[in-house]
Amino acid sequence: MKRPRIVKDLILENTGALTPAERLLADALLSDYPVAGLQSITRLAEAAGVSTPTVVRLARKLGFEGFSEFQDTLREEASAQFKQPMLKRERWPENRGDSPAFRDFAEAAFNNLNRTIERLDPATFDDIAALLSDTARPVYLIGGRITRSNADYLFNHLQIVRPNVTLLSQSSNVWPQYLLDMDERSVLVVFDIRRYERDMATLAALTKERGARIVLFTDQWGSPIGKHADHVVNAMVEVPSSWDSTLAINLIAEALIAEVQTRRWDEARERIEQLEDLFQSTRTFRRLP
Amino acid sequence: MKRPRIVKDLILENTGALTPAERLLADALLSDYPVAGLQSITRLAEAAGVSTPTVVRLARKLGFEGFSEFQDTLREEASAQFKQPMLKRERWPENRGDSPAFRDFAEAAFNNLNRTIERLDPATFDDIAALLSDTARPVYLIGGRITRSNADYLFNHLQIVRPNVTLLSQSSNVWPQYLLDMDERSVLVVFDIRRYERDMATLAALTKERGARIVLFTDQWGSPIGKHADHVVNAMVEVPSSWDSTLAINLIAEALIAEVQTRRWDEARERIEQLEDLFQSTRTFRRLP
DNA sequence: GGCAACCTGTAAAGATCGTTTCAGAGTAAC
DNA sequence: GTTACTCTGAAACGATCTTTACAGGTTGCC
Repeated sequence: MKRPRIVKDLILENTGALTPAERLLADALLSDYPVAGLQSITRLAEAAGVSTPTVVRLARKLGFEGFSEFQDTLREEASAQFKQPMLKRERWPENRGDSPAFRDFAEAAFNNLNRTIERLDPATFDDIAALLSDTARPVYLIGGRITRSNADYLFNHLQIVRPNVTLLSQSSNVWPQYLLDMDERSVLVVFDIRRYERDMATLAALTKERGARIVLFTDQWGSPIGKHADHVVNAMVEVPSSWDSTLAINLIAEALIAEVQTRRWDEARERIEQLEDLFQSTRTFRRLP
Repeated sequence: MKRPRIVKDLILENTGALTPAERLLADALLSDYPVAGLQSITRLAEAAGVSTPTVVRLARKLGFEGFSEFQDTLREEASAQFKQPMLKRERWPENRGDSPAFRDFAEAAFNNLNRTIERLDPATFDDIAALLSDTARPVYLIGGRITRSNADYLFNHLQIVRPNVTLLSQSSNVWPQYLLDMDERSVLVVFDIRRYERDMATLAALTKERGARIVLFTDQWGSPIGKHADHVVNAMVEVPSSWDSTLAINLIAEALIAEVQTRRWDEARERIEQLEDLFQSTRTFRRLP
């Protein structure tokens, strides 16, 4: 397997052509590679026991413009090393006519999902699953202009798995009516990504005052609702588009649905069976494949 | 096994206490951790889109004397990481308390996305994008019981990018009214995954009779509507859950939105700007981060 | 609607850095 | 012993960086 040629190789290949002081420096670099090279030139020189011009000279000898360029290269290498995702996009098949735009979009989406999972605290996921599994707690959901579909998706599935789930209307003027019913047992699930919506922040504040728990799905920067929320899920949303991607939010939502269903399996199965019967009688649906 | 507390944890723990600009910065740091923090403060600030004092302030907020000390800590961490053998840096870090169920779910979801992209013919994607970009063609969208959120999502974005987009109501008894307006220029986008819905099949047949184009988003097995559809996207939907995952459908939908927007960029931008102004006048939204 | 508190960037100061210059030390050849 | 050459670091330089001070802008509260 081919490893990309990195600065380390450059140094090793040129050991023969190095002067004594340069070798001291090369040794210092390799013994704490690549981080040693990411300090200031002064500190690196001191650590290696040489002078700063020696450092510049070595950088030049390796083919760089100066120490700065040498360091930039090192930094890029380090960055690439750290960026190994846990779940990978498979290799793109050769000779596919995919537009580069599509590829970029897919890559970005995979990245977002990875980083979202990475950033998600397992305890947070557990806590949210526990809240949503507790049927003694009525659940209310609300989404914003863009995220209303996400709210709807979670609502749609939660409603099948458990009772007492309500999707709040889009129009804020009817929210007070829902607020009336919320108390410290209630759970409000809010979806709010950038272009954070004032109305929802107000709703969250009022909900909190009534003692309800708040679960927030937001972007990497975080909606101001975070101040009131008990549990926050930060999803990465940036893609090469004018719009944000809510794919990562959906992933977590779907995983939550699966988890909640598992936790209350017996009750859920009964509900689902009843639902099956109801659909059966309406003949609206075709048989399962 | 406990992982030593590192700066990353410090940032994550304090996200709640961060100001908007600081969050931008935190995101930049986390998105290329830890190497992003090893640049000069100027470059880091630029990359994050904030000013240098903001960087200093964040470093202080995290408990460091200043940026330099912050960076030194980061460098030590990076050095320690690199000194560990490669094998130790596992994909799914052992120390994460994720439930195995969550891990399985995530892996299945990634698999679905990979296989969906693999199976998607680039020409199909192109054709659909072309259809949706053509404003001479009115677009109608309809989703099923589960996929209605996906239809809504696509509708929501398409409506911003172009005129003449309609989301059909859930209740089939009003569909005939929409049918009246459909002709050979029209495009019907149908979302139908298993437990394929009879009513939608009927709707698709009737639509086809009127000469309209039909785009179908379905699962790996294929809805019977495929018979009438001009373009079919097969998304993999199986996950370890009683429910199907529509994540792959969403990925393609999002990519389509981006593509359509690119194709009619000039017109789309104008629409978006107008929309911005409209939102500006209602003070419902907060400033962009 | 007005006031206080907070947030954030501009600009300037002072520190550090990267680079260059230059002179001295070392070495090999004759 | 002299000469020519290479190697090396001290010192000085502008450039860049980190930090600080300050002021404009926004938000939240009464």
